[in-house]
Amino acid sequence: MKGNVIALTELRGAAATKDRLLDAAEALFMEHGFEATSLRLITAAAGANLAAANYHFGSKEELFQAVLTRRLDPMNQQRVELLDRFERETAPDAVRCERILAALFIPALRLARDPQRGGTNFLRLLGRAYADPAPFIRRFLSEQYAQMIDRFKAAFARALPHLPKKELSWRLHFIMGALSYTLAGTDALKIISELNPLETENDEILLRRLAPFLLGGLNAPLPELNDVSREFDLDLERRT
Amino acid sequence: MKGNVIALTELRGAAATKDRLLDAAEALFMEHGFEATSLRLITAAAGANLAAANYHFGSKEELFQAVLTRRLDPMNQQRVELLDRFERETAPDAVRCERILAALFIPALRLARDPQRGGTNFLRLLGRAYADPAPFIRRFLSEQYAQMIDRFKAAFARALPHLPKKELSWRLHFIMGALSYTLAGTDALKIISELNPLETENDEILLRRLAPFLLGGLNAPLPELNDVSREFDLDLERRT
DNA sequence: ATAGGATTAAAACGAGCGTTTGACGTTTTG
DNA sequence: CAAAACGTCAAACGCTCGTTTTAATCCTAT
Repeated sequence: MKGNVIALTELRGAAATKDRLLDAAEALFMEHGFEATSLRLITAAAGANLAAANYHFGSKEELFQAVLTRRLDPMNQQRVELLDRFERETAPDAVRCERILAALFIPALRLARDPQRGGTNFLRLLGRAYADPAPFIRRFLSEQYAQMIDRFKAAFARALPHLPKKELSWRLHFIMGALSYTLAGTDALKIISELNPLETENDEILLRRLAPFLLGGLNAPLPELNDVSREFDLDLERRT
Repeated sequence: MKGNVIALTELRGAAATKDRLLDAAEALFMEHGFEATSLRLITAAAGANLAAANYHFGSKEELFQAVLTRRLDPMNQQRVELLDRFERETAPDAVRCERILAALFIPALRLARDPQRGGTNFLRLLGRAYADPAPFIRRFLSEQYAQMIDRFKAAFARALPHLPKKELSWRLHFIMGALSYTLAGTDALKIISELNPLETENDEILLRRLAPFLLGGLNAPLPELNDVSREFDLDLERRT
């Protein structure tokens, strides 16, 4: 009973402008970044009053975190759930790398496919947030991702038992780099190259291109760290 | 003769503060990003007057571009020169992927090794600039990288003749993503994981870890784009 | 019907921003 | 040695920012 009343009130009124603020903020933060996006721009785009942003969220930083949390929380939860199911299905064997990567990608794909829930915009925003220097963003992201990453790192460790822990950590780092960079879609190089016409390629095809690439990287032979790799030092010496 | 006079005057006077401004700007832009770094902060750190920045560089944007150009121009030129030499040495055969990657990495490594010339700081700044949404940054980077990337793309195309052009473009995109993300060192995930103690790992070892990973990705089998890859769709359907 | 909390609206706050100006030494030049 | 150019400096301009305040308005619950 009371639940219905609240639900109704939320549709027009309180939560309506709150959601409009989140939507507008999501789009604008993506386009201009955190610093360069003003609350005045956001509230105007949302058709709300300037004070509404601070009223509903307390501060600009909290608004930004709310924008991220709204999509990130469910997505990361889905990732872990998916990995859990894979592990249940293949137990007691280790889940193969392909499937671990799939558990990482599918929830992102699902989000990209759903324009109602932010769609591609949010993934771009997320990719951008990864590279933002603001301390509160860094802190927030690390908190949000901590448990998920640890779960996946453990899964990869079982799938690649020969790989040293340190090396695995780095390769996971590379994976997240390529993933966020790709999802962010900020590649300045893309603009000029003949890659341009494929702007229309959707994120699904994109992730399917990325998956084999990362898989190849994961299974790559170990680097020779003590012994100098020939390709490198040779040329550092006999430089012109 | 005249060259000496200029060199002397540059040490104390005009170019002295100009260089101090560039150094201070480089460090501060890296730490806080473009938007969040004020000219007042930069000029104060450089021990110069506020107006000096606009006097020497015209605007904040031009100062930023000057910071990038100072290191980026020579680095990219070295990359192309190195690739040229490799091609001369192995002609008429195609240069192997390992060496093409080396031509890409070595100049970055050289820069990271030279603390006098910006060292790691600049690479971090560069990685951060890659993800910056500001249009003038994007335009600037694409102009700076255009020819270099095209040269390397052609080299990779010769080394990997079986790879479709489109696929190669994307894999190059992934490579630049992992590279810039790694050099930027902004990984929020690193903060909490047990990866932490290796903060001390220098960029050289880091790039040597990255190289085999990317090589594995480059040589990965082609993705199945028409035919749905089993791992993916299976789970999109039977979602809970 | 109405009291009271929730939400909006409009205005103002102080601070910080990039940029410009004009005066003042200093150096270079003819 | 005068003149022109260069570099530095303090001050100010106009603007936008995030946030706060004050009052008016709407909605729900008694």
